[in-house]
Amino acid sequence: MKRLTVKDIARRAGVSVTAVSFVLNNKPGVSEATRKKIQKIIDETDFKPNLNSKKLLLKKSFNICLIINPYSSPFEDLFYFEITRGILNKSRNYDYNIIISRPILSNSELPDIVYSGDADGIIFMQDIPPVLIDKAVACKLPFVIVDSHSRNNKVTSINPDYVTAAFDATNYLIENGHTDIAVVSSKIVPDFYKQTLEGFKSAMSSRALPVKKEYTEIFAEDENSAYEAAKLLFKDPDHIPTAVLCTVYSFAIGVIQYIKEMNLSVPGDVSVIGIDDTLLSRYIEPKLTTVGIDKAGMGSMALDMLFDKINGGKPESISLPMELIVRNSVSKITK
Amino acid sequence: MKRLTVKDIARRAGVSVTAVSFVLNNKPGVSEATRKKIQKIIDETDFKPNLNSKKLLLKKSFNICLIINPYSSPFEDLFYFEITRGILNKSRNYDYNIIISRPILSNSELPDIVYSGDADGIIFMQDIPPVLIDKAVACKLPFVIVDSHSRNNKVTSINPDYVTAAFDATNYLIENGHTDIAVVSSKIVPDFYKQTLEGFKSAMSSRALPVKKEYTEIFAEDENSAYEAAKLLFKDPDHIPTAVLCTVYSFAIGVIQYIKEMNLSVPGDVSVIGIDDTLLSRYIEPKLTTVGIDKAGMGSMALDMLFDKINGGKPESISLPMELIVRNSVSKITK
DNA sequence: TTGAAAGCGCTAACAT
DNA sequence: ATGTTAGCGCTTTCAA
Repeated sequence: MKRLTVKDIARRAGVSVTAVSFVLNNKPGVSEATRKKIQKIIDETDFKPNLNSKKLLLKKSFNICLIINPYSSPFEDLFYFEITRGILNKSRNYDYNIIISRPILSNSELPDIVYSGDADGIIFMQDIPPVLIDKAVACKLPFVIVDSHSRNNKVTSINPDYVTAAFDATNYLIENGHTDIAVVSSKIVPDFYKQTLEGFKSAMSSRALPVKKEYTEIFAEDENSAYEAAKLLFKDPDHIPTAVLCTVYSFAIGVIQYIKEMNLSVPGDVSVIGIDDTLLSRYIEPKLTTVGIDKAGMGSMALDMLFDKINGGKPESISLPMELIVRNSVSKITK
Repeated sequence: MKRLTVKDIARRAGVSVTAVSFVLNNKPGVSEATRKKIQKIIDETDFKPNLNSKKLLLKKSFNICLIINPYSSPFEDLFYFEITRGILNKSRNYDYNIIISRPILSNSELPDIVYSGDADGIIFMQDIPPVLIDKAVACKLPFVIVDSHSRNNKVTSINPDYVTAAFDATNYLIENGHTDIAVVSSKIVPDFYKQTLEGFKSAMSSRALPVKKEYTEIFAEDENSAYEAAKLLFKDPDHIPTAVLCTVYSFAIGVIQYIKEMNLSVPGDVSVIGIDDTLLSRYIEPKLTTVGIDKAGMGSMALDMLFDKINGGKPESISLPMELIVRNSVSKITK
């Protein structure tokens, strides 16, 4: 049995294809009687028009492409996982498919899908090299960058306020009596490093606390390297910080694990605070105190902003506040 | 600047569109000289043919649709999350997009995408109602069911061996001296309930151990309801099981949490073993001993089987073994 | 080896 | 209000 086409429906209803098309797309131009007649045939035959022909004619793919790098894959990092969940949920509001690209590795080429007319818009996860932004601009595809770190009014982006986040986290530590605070941070995205360090330093200096260089140059890329970094940080048992600020949630997990393996207690002996929050933060022991953001909301917002741009809206770069989530990994020092 | 078409390339190269098409698709029928000439233009202009026209002509969408229900959403349940990761990774081998459908709720209708010619194949996650299988068969779309529970040689499916999994889990408990074993299980998928219970019972009876009814009729749907179920199970402090078999990893998490809140220790006072393994199992405290399966491998396999079916292969229903993963939630009883 | 032309199924401009 | 038809950009058949 061949698939039905508008022609078949038109023939069966004894009308023209135009009429059928109008009915399918709820457009005026057909009498109520014909509309009913056509609708009846459509219902009876359970006819669904072929999307590809529509796509070809309208030069639209009804696809949105999620472009990720290995660090921002929703299937590797739970932070982006939750953003993607928000995007996917929101996509019900639009008749578009969300296509998750294979992670880009080259840093100089966008995936083929954007060139072959198979995407109407792009959502970039995390910062991407300027070269790629230029390419996206060049092929005239609307895009938005979610979890971007550099505000730039020429592109549409959503930027969590990591400066304030680091400030708030540090401040919370200080309020709890901590002054010896180490920072485990990431240099993968330079702007992110700059922002979190800025927040940390300004919180410290607002209380006239010194910033020790050996406590601000500890770097990690993921849970494992954070664990290794903790080894170095806690090398000398007579000289350990009372608190650690981890600029990524997974760093906190690695650091906590190492502290526990040293038979020290979190937060009894050392307090740990994170930036970013994922479902893991609630499952580890102790539950992680951190500064979080509504990730699903960010994803949802990204899609709205993208469609605004698709519909001719101006680029806008917005900053989103993060909020302190107090759980059990920080304790008060009284001395 | 308008997008280039094969016509443009043909004109620039001074050849026919046929020749261009042959070059694009690496087909014979053009002389080496013309091929070179055309390739040069293609490279210079960075030409990528429009996919939609190809799709329309070939009646292929180059899309694979992942059909999920609310319980099997990769963005809600980490078990399916890891399967999806495997599917996505494997999809690099094929030039197809993976489209995650909105979760189906109706149980009587497949998503529009399968009817509008926008998918060449379907991967169903978890069991689906027979009505939907019939619909999928009716629209002649190849499909595979991953994490299916009912083997059926007329459809292609991947079935983890939950009977043996439950048997092995129970057996491990028994080997560690446990005889008073409660089961927290799920009735959402009836076959799954039947299989896990069968495995449990046969392990018990193979050691001539009695199966208590009040220990096999404890049901949950997720972490929270498992937590609630644990409340009931541990109501009478003088009469608690020494071990709990949780047929879903998330049940184990809820049960462990409740036990800990009662100030009992896992596994000191009560041992807990799970079926299924996700990344959470390694982050909770104690780390969960469970029976796991290579989920990404299952996803990867599903895609291969789907393409086999797309290419005319016969349906095949395969069973996959699960393996005991010993971590820290079960202790030996010596009395 | 090369090129002309048909046609995939739809929408919309245009004619009636 | 209704029908006719061009055409989206490609692949492939057929003829030269």
